[in-house]
Amino acid sequence: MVKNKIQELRKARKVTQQELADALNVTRQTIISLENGRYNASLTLAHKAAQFFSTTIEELFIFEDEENI
Amino acid sequence: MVKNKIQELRKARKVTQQELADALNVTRQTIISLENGRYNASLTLAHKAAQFFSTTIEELFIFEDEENI
DNA sequence: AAAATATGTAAAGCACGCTTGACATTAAAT
DNA sequence: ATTTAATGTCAAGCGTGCTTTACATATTTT
Repeated sequence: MVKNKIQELRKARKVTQQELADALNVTRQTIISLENGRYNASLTLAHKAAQFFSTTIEELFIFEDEENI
Repeated sequence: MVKNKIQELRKARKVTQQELADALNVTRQTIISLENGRYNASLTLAHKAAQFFSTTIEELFIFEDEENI
């Protein structure tokens, strides 16, 4: 399972789940499930989210299988 | 649809589709479909592929919706 | 305290990433 | 020339990302 920093960044920027959902063109349910680790984002959604937070996919998502530097 | 440089990099390194498939733990069919643009990679597969080619997802995949710099 | 906003759960359904298997075509090796 | 390796097509099926709807529980606002 891939973890992510979406909730952390969203709260830091004082954005609601609904606002983020609208910005990424998904439903609020999708944001909830992503933040709570119920499933992985698609590549496209991951990219949109990274763009929204002005970061990269590699920084926004945490891939645990590998050695974390 | 998201494009990618997988075939380009694979050939540059003289790796066969089967070898790449084995390295990424997917089937050869998945590699063929990715290279020929039949569908998008999952986030996990995109990450594995980026690692395999020692690059980042943002460099390996081309997201066309946005303004490309 | 009451109303409104924000976050969460649950469940059914569709779309698509990926697998499996079987076969066709082209290029390389002997 | 024949075999072997590499790339490709087609089709059926499974798992899961994402949607939709409906309701429950905070938290904030007035």
